[in-house]
Amino acid sequence: MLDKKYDHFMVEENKYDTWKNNKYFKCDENSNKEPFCIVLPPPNVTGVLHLGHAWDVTLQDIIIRFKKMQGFDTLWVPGMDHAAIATEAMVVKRLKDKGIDKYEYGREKFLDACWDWTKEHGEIIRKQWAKLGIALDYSKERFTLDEGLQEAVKKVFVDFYNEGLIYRGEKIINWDPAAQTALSNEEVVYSEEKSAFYHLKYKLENSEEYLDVATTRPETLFGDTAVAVNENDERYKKYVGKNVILPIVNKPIPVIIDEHADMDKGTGCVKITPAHDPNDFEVGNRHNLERIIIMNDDATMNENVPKKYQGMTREECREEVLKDLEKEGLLLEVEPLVHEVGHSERTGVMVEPMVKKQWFVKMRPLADTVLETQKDKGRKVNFVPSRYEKTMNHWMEITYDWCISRQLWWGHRIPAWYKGDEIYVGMEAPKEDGWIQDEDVLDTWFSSALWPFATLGWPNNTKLVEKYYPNQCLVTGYDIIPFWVNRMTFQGEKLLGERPFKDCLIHGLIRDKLGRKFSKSLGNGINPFDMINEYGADALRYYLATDVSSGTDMRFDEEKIKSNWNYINKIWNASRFVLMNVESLKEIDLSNLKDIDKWILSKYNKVVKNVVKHMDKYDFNIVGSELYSFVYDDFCSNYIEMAKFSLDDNTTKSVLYYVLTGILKMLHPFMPFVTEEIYQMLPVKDADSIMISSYPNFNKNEIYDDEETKIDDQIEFIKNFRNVKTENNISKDMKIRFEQGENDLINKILKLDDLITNEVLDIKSYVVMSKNIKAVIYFEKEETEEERNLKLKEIESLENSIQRREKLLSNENYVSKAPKELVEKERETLNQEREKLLVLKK
RNA sequence: GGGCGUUUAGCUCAGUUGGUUAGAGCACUUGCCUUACAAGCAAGGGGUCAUAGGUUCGAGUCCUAUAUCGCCCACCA
Repeated sequence: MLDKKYDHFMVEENKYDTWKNNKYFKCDENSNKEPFCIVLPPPNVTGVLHLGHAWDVTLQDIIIRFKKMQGFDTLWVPGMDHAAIATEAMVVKRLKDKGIDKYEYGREKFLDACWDWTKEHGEIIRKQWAKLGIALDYSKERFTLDEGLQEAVKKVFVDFYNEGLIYRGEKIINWDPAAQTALSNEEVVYSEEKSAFYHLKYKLENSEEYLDVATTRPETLFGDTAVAVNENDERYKKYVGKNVILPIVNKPIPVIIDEHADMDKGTGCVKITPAHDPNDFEVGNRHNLERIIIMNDDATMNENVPKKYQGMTREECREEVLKDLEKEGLLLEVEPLVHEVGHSERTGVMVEPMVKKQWFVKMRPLADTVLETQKDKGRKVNFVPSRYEKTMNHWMEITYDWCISRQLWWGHRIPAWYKGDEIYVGMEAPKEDGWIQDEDVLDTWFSSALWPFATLGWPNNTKLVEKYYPNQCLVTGYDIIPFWVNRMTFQGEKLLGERPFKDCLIHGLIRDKLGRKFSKSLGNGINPFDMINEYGADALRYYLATDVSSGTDMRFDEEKIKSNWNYINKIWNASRFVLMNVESLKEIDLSNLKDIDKWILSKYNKVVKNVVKHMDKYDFNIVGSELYSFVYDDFCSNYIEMAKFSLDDNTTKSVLYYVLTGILKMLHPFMPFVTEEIYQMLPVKDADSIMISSYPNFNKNEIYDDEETKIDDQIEFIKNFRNVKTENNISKDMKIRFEQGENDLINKILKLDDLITNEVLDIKSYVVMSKNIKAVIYFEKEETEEERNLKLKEIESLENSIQRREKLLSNENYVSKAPKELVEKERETLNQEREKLLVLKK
């Protein structure tokens, strides 16, 4: 017997271990069952899981559990990401707190510290997965830096290198002066900053004339090697080919023509700093300009600037340069300006564009393949919702070469060795002496891009790859599309000739109650495990899965989790009622169905049909509300209440059991713990665990439209009766006379048996009716003004409604074009309303 | 500058391919300790679906503008 109250602590205790120990999470790789594979987006080992993770994994768990119950061979591959730059930053800090410097510590010891960190946090994350109840196949767990991934990464690097898809080159890259590493474009976030447009006076050589050069970064003037103007700019035509004098350093630099100079922007002349600006870098290439790097790796000024400025930070240098320019009368104007400035996603410091020798992936051919396959319905990644397809396609259209080398230690070390000017790229170090391996590691996303197949054993063991690739589905947030989804897609296409996953389910971000992002600085973080303690994982999961439609952001609302707890408590108690009554049930007997049994079975089967349909479309919020109203309204409020009058009937018991079991199964993917708890109490079960039981199927033989309509009508009558009674303050001292449709069930539910009369009484009366049932309530009490007005109001609205309907039905266009059923329904309603009006007026 | 999305009840959100009187939870009002559940039950109030046009017999839903808030992308000096 279940307790009176749902206790999530008790319910969720030990279940996860039982499932795991019984190997329910494991895939069935040798079976002939149709495969259904999802790879978990590996969380960073930097920390603990947050609400966003909880959301992400809940969605996946729902899919996996649903598919498993439907008979698929499900595989959900867990794993974690070494998160090169993020983890390295954490470990550096941890060592620093102990007074240890990374470089003094040395590469090997540092990596050991990283592995320690990984083990520690990996353990925390696994415990959190267990709390959430997610059905991961731990026998397949991987790490983005484990041996297998290292093999895969090396192979891809070497093959791409040999094919010319990976190259080493001196290009301008985004430099993070805090982490002191190169970044990819995706790792740069732009934010608005108040700054200024400084107009500088670049005097022409041997002349009193000057050019007004506007810049936002005066401190980079030391790296200027030209001033560019547009070919069509009449203002400056005469200066082209002459020199201007670079302020402060007093060095002549040429005035050149370049398309980059926009006549309408600024003053039309732009200073060219090829080593510190991506555009200027291109200009420099076109005109063979010298690249003068003026900063050290920490973004302090280096030896290429006048002594006075050496060692200053970028910011200090700017101040100083401006002061000096002003002194010399070379600062013409300071125009306030708000513009977007790039910052490192990880460290938050301003990114410095710098010319550096780095490794790159040539993107064009890889991206083009994706654009090609995305045109083919049968071969493309199907995004849900579909609008996110554009996010990927657009990225593929505009992407340029991916800088993959990072000046870090924690990560996949680049398999390239140098000896003087020679480069060797290979799986193993060259045998001869004198080769030195590249110090750098790869962008962490380089390895995670291989996740959907490298986790399955690619490139060595291909048995699992054959069965589970492409994956059926991938679930992630829209913010990860550029970093990860896109890269998995081009790598999958390139390396295996096929999309990595058929569907890509996208969810949004979780925000706080006020719509703000969760952040440490705001201190508005919510720990999902606090929520689990408070309300249970089932309530949290149900909330996360059903609160918003896919692809949209969610505002966190604890009240909703609380109300989901109440919902679960309702399910708990409904189950309690059923279990109290079906204990003795040995055989399910659905042969002597009464009307109400047919009614609930019919409703139930329609729900099953809808639920399956929407589960397949990942429309979990629709499934949620479908089940919610079925459980609450149809099953609890109506069927159970009606069943109470025939509880000794074996058929009633059977139906109670049958429908409850189906409800539990459909709810199981959403709330695995409580449904398992109740399932285990059932007198008859089709499996040892609800997890491996079979999902309900739609049965068209259990659709009883006539009985359904009939009982629906009775329910409507009951509702109307209660309404009239409360609205009119009718006490128990009343009589009721049925004019049509008197019904035993109605009498019992409304407790009418002693009140029914056949007489027409000469006291105050009120009419209650539904489609096929009509009754008059008689009661003694003076009619108040208020009640009379109420009645008049009702008559009025009824008349309006009749008028509206009459108009509608006299519209020939409507009658001829609208579906016949609809028109028929309108006619029926109209008749009913007319009849009701008649009685009311009496 | 380009693209995408939001706008529906006091709050948070649903609303499939257009179908007539727009839903849920919470909050609110009223009445109930009815033996599955008072963290409950029953009944109810509350929305001219951002605005203006248009298509249609019929628009929250489709089209065109506008406004709003937000997101993404873009090398803009």
